[in-house]
Amino acid sequence: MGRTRGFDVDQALDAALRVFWERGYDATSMQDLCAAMNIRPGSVYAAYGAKRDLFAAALRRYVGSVSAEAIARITSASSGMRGLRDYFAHLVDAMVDGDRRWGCLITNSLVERAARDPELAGLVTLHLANLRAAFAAALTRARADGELRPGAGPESADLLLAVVQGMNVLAKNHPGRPALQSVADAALAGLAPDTAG
Amino acid sequence: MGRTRGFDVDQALDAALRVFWERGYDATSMQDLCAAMNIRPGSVYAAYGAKRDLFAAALRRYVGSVSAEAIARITSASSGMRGLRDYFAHLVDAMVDGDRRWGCLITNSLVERAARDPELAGLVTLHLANLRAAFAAALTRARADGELRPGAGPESADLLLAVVQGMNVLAKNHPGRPALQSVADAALAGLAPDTAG
DNA sequence: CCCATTCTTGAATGTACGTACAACAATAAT
DNA sequence: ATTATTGTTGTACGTACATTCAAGAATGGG
Repeated sequence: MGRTRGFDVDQALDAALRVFWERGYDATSMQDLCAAMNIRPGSVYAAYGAKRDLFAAALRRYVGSVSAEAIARITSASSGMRGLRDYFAHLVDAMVDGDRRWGCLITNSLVERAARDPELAGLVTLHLANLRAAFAAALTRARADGELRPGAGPESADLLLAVVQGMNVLAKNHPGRPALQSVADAALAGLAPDTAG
Repeated sequence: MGRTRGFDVDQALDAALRVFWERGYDATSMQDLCAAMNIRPGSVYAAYGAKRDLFAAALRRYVGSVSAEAIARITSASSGMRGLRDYFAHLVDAMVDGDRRWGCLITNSLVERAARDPELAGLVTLHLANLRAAFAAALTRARADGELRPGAGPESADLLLAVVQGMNVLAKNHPGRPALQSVADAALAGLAPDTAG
């Protein structure tokens, strides 16, 4: 019994996620959040707790949806190299046109807050490990299929992880598609065997 | 005439730079800055202007010293590839032991503030262009000396730029030397020709 | 139709912050 | 020595913020 909730918890969380993603944690006020979620402070505190908890929830949701979907692209491809190409292609598109114009919420959180919030740091570390593992698996498949140059292998997952984080940073400066494409192309070209000529 | 300044402006700016570097802009209060600089608010405003101006001055100083010194390592080496190796080696060291445990002030600023502060964005863009140019020059030298694989060249500067930004992000998570070394090694290995065997 | 329960709202509260300022101190040219 | 000028200090001010809360509004079981 009791009054039923007048808003959808996940939908409102998505709205909050959006604002945090675009503006960062500190620059987002409770007013901004209330406006975006279309509810009043009391409802926010009742449903999610304090601002920091709302942020943690948003980050968890990001990891579980936006980020998981991106990782799935790597895994579900028909070959190791194709998975990596798909992943980076969509990354570049999203950075030029779509959601990732403001970078990646995980990257932003790591730089802005994770150093002083162990729980967030844990979430970020977990996600990075997942992404790294997906890269490593794709590289292992690629190696088995002879798609890699001799020097490349699962160890290159660390490099790809860094490249993605770097692209997330550069995206915030809106460098345009060519620069981002150039990064992705060079990263993948460094894994493939030398082409003749 | 008039009273002479009781503190060294550059020295105090260095102290402020340190705090901004470690904690970021928003998380650093005027109190923190005064404590680190060992002067009172009035002196800060008289010498540097408002908090944002102090931050801009600190960022300029960072670009002119810390960052310029790092870039010089690339240029002053005896060969293109050696310059790149030196640069990355020092980067890894500083991320494990030294100044860069908290990442790079430029990277941090880009993620945390540059999107909403055109002046800072300009500074960041300028620095990124400088670093990119240094990479490109080193790669050109390396190509002339036959140190590169066929697919690599000055265009790979974009990749190296992203890798460095990515390392700056990952450093904030304190991943330990092996992970960082692995990134640097793989980035450079992707440029060199396939080794026999 | 009640009433215990849960949700919503809008305003209130306390606090921490960036900035301004008035009083005092030091300087050096006269 | 005087004085105009500049630097320093501690405090005070206004504001913006996260959070709390009392009052009102829905809900559904009895």
